[in-house]
Amino acid sequence: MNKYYEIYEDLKAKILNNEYRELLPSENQLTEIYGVTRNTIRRAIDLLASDGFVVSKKGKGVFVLENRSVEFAISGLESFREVMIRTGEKFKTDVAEFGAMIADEQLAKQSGFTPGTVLTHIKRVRSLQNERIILDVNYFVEQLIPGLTKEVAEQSIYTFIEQELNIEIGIAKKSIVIERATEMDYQYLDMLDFDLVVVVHNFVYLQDGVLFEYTQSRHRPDRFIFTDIARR
Amino acid sequence: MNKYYEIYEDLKAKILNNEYRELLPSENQLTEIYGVTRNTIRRAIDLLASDGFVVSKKGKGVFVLENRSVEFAISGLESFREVMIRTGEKFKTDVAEFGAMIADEQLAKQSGFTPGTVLTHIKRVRSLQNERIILDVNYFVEQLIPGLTKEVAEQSIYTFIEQELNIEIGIAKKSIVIERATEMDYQYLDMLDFDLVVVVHNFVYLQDGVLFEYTQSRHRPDRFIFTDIARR
DNA sequence: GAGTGGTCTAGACCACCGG
DNA sequence: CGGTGGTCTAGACCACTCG
Repeated sequence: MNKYYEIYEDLKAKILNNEYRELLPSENQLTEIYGVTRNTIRRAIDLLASDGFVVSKKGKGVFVLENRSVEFAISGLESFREVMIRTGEKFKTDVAEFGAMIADEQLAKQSGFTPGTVLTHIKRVRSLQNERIILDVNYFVEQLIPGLTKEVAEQSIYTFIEQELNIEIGIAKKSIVIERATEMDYQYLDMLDFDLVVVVHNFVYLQDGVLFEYTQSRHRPDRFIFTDIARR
Repeated sequence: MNKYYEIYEDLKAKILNNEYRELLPSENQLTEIYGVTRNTIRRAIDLLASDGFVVSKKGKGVFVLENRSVEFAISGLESFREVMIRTGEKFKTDVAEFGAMIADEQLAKQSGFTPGTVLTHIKRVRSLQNERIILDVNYFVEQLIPGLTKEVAEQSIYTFIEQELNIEIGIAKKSIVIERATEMDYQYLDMLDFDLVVVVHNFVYLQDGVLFEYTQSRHRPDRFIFTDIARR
């Protein structure tokens, strides 16, 4: 593994272990401790900072943040759905719909796909403790992600894409908005008395910059959480 | 200004101007174009990547993303409130409450402040086109942010902190959840027929790692949007 | 003035990609 | 194989902080 990543993990462990409290050792001291150059140390510290563990201040040092609450410590930016999928927390997935379709004008406008693109369209219901709380509506470009099956959709599509197809994901753009619940939401989710859903729009790009997935994650409002850490 | 930042802005302009489409020039070519080292070029490209403009692929090059929608292109991570404040878009701010208070057990638990901390407590209503759509509930540590007044709160508290007090902000942790509207929400916001609010919890730290602000931004659901770009 | 983090240079080796 | 981006080194100068 990379040196800077190993150092990052080591520093993170020491911080969580309260070995480093107020201040980290200076970058120069750390170069001696780990036997690497300052650049490598700085990359490790950058990772810590983007995780919200530390903040650097010119002329003073690298400060360890107080009150590192657990939820935030876990990761930089995740929706409830992603946390659940990552931790595999008693999550039940039902594939409600699976098939091919062609992007029409409206979907093209919403997703950014070119009209006429052949898509694999999937609807999946995520349940937690027998409550259906998230509806994932996926659109994958068939040409870019071939071989998708209902069986794959029941497991992890991303494992399939990355492990089986050996395709690497570039970046994902998200937007979060609140929408009135639709017929579809009432049909697939246990909405209780809610009439709104939290919709996370996901636009996912391959490493060569091509949009290959557009997904709506539709959450029941009470089971939604999204966390983030922003650096100045 | 920094070299890497200037190069970042230049490259961004060229991308938006369609001078670079599929691929950027290679990093080695860019070093010659700008007369800097590869490290500096790479820092500029890193910024472009975290803005969601490009994705790098080993052995191939730096790809420009297709479908760069406007909202995303503006910035990495912003809530509606922040966009409005940044653009100054016909935003009216009313200070509904202003005063000192002491953190009790419950607030301490929620915010992370030590119980007994003296706080400046502010409630502000943000209106757009005569609709009251956001309620900001602020708690600032009085000792760290002294001299706050109602007049400051009517303008920009952050301008005051950064310009007048010359204090630098470190990082901010946010979480977004949906809550039932409270009496307070109905009192201060034009809720129409909504009974839920989007609550953005903000924990803001100084550069020395000390928590100095806890704020709830309570949004009417239909006027909330949050965007983000995540790199793999 | 000594120590800190922020920027930048010049150069090296590597893994990956394509012809 | 040559070209690409990813990592890392060794060293320099700067702005900032604090005694």
